[in-house]
Amino acid sequence: MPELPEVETVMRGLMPVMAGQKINRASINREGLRWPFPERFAKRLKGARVQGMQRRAKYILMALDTEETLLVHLGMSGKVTIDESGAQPPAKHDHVVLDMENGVRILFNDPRRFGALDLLDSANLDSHKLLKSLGPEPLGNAFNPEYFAARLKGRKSPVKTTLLDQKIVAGLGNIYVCEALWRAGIAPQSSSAALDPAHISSLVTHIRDVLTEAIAAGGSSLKDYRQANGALGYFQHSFATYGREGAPCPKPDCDGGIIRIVQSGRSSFYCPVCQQQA
DNA sequence: CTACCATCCTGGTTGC
DNA sequence: TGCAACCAGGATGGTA
Repeated sequence: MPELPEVETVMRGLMPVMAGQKINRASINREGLRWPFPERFAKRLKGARVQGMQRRAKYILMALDTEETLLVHLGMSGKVTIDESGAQPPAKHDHVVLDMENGVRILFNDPRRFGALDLLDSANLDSHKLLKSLGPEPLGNAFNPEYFAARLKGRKSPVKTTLLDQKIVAGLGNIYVCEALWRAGIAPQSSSAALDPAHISSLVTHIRDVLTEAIAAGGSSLKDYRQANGALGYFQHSFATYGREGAPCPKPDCDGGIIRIVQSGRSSFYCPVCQQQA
């Protein structure tokens, strides 16, 4: 579920209730998720104060006053719940529970367990295995047409696949790649190397725009995704292609319909009429 | 370096 | 209504 806009939204929800607060108690209800939790996980969290937090790609990084940083990755099915009452009993798949000094309880839930929690050395965040190979942030200045063109050059795989590669640009997932390609009018199976400069700068612009709009909407709620405060995101109502197989293309004056194809085992939704093959 | 594929899991939906 | 098959927002790690 969570791509960059959803992770950003969850982080923004956690910030006001966690920043500046000490972790009074950490309950670890299983050994790990995607990977085992770090050694003495609960002990290292207990008593630590959350100094601040930032998002990198699809990761939330919470800086603690112990020179360690708590990394949170929601994977496919991860959710975070803020319980203001502080007494909500952990439910099924609530694997980690943090009780903050302000009385708020934070519950990390992840049925499929593709998510991850880890503790990193705050002085060497970039050397962590999950962070060291990440490409630039799509909303930052380092992701620009020049950089993107250089990374597309000589790449034989389809542009859809390239955009999902976190080493090229970090934070996009299946949904927002489909949406950005539709906005840019580029077919997902276009060869990466075949994109011309106009395609490339259009794609950069539309990637930025769709992510920015989705963040403003609180992310997209598919299945039961919610913001950390329990509110539903509403960007899913703005999807042009994702999950809309058989529906008319929403582009004005386009008489095409959205179709679904499979690329590298993932669904791609697009309009074969207005999205040109480069 | 690039490309391809299996894999980690649960749960919701679809189809017989 | 039961049950099996299939599908899902991610990303690693192995192999070629």
